[in-house]
Amino acid sequence: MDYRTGKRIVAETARRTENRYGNRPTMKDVAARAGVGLKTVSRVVNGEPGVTPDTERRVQEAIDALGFRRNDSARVLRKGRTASIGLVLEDLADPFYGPLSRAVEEVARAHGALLINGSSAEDPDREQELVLALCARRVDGLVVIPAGDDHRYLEPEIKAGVATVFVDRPAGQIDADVVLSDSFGGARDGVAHLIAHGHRRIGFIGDMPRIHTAAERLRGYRAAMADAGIPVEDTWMSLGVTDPQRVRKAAEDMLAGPSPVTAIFAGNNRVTVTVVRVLAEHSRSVALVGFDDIELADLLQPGVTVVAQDAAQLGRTAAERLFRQLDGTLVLPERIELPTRLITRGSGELPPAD
Amino acid sequence: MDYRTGKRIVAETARRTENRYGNRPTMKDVAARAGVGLKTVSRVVNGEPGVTPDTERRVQEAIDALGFRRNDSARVLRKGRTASIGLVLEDLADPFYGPLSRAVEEVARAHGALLINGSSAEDPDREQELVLALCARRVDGLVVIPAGDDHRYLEPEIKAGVATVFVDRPAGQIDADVVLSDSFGGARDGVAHLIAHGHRRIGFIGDMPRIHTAAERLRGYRAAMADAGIPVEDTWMSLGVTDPQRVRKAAEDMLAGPSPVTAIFAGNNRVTVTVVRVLAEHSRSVALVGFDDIELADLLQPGVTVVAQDAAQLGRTAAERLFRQLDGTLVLPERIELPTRLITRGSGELPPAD
DNA sequence: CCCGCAGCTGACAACGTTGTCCAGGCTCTA
DNA sequence: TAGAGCCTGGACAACGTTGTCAGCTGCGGG
Repeated sequence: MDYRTGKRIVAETARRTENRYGNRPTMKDVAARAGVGLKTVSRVVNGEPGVTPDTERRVQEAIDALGFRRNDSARVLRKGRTASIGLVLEDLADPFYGPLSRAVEEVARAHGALLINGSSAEDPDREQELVLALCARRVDGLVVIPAGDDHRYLEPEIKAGVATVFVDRPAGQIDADVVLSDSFGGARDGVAHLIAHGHRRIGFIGDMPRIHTAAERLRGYRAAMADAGIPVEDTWMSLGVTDPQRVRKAAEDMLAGPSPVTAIFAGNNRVTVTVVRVLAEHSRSVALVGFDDIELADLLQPGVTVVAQDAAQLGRTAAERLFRQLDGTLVLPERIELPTRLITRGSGELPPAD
Repeated sequence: MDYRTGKRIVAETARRTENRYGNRPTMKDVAARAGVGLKTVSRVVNGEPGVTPDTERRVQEAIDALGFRRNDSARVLRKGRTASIGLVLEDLADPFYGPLSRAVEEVARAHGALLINGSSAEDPDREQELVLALCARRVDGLVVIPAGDDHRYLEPEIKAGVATVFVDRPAGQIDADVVLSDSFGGARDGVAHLIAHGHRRIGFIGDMPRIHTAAERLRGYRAAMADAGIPVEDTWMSLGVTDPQRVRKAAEDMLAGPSPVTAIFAGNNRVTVTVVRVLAEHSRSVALVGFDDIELADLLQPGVTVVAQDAAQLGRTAAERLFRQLDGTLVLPERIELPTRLITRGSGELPPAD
């Protein structure tokens, strides 16, 4: 069975149809074996009161003998809540999302919920497909790191009671809870830091501006430059490049042109890593500040100065808000912005080498 | 509702009981609105044949108007398969597991299944709790990175038809599919590499030997030393330390004693990172080979030589085996061992500095 | 003109669980 | 000892969906 089409997958049909759940025992089976009623088994399984120790023992023996395990699918159907939440992010393999995901999981666990997650791979259609699949599973809530910029498709779901919190980027076209890092302020401070160290020709390499964080960081870059009265040249900016090869090319171009940059601001962790590589091969010393912290940044020569955001805190905050929505403690959607932190390690403090 | 106790969480009861699923429309509602039978709606929703275009249009309109979305919980109950698989690992935030998890997800997606995951935090009880919760949800299959060493609790589940594959470490006490990296061979080669570069006093820092990979790597270390006819001194080995502070202490002790080591073999990515930090502060040059690749290892001075394992490949292999179990293509449990790869970058080629 | 057939459609049971409600037996008190 | 009240246990419906099957319509052919 495919969660998208609803069609069965051919190969599995043959083996499985005659063997539903591998013929798992049900409460009925347990009841028959223990010689009690169905509901009595239910009571024992759920630790409800009103069962004599003797009866309970008989039921428990039957449960153990048959290897019975309650079917939570049926339970969910009956009770209405699934005790699970969905997390849709861009890519679990990205070191930024690991801690975020784990933080969400911990909060979910504290509330007795399981976590279902999916990677959108930065594809809006895939995001929607995943989100709707999770809604069809009737997750109690959703934590979404948006790939797309139009989330009206979620309106009926939210209206129907699916708690929803967006993280890292705001929702598009709908009013919903959102937890962000202060990308604008962080980038502005990072670039201002470079300016304070004497740089005027500063390059910016970031992701596609349709991604909110990328746009905000670009805005921060422009704001810092404007504040310092430095006109920005087009050749200093590279937008929408994200794969290593193109980042490399972009960086090399900035360092080569007629007015080469003396410093680079890297818009996210992946860009930073590639730029570090390029600079390591470069003869002239070039300053660097990156958005997002990266592991081992302190051990490089020079250490990499970064604008750090706390991924775990983002996840934790979002998940806590989600459960407060579910509690009914929360009513109005809100936008929460977490501060970033500039960590100086050397690369951002290099003077311009003209 | 708590997936462990089955008890409702008090705070949510009040708000939710009168508002099941937020009163989502059901097929019955759609049928009423479209003026057709229940089953006809089901047919339209599932794209089954035998519906006039006109009827289909009416139903579709009703669906859109009501914002209906099929309840997959009910569907699952009826059909028997959930189109979801569970992944239990140690810690999603660990950079080793991100790519692994993502790889499992991609394979699941290709088979139309969703991924539910949980972190055991290296706690056997928590692993069992998670696994059984997933079984109660009737996941079709499980990919487990074991924390415990006794998995007999899974026997009834496997017998009942839950496909199961263990990754990174073998299952305990039961016969099941397992996909591993060649920890023994990798560690032996890594240590032999150090020996080949003239080292004789080589330290080993690894995790608790009750963790299979840690034990295997230790065995590899001992084998390489034995092959070279080098007797190992107890002070050269540090087992069961994993938090940075204690790794630091262990490394410093090895470098300080009466017969200080001239090289260190680090048993996993986290140990490697800490050892790199210690060595960076150390006056004498000390060689290092680490198990697991780490990002930016090539940019450090010197680059860090590692025994790399392919986390994504581990996940992919395991997931593919899982679905082959589900297809019925697979019958007998097997143990698959993936090779490791020595990547020389400098730190492992340093000569001994006595 | 009637029969058969095909194509649509819907009534109904079933999936495994939980909530409601009632029956029967027990204890305790007046 | 009768009546009230409590404790235990079970019958039954319901959750929302899908599979089965039977009924209905309209059409073509005998």
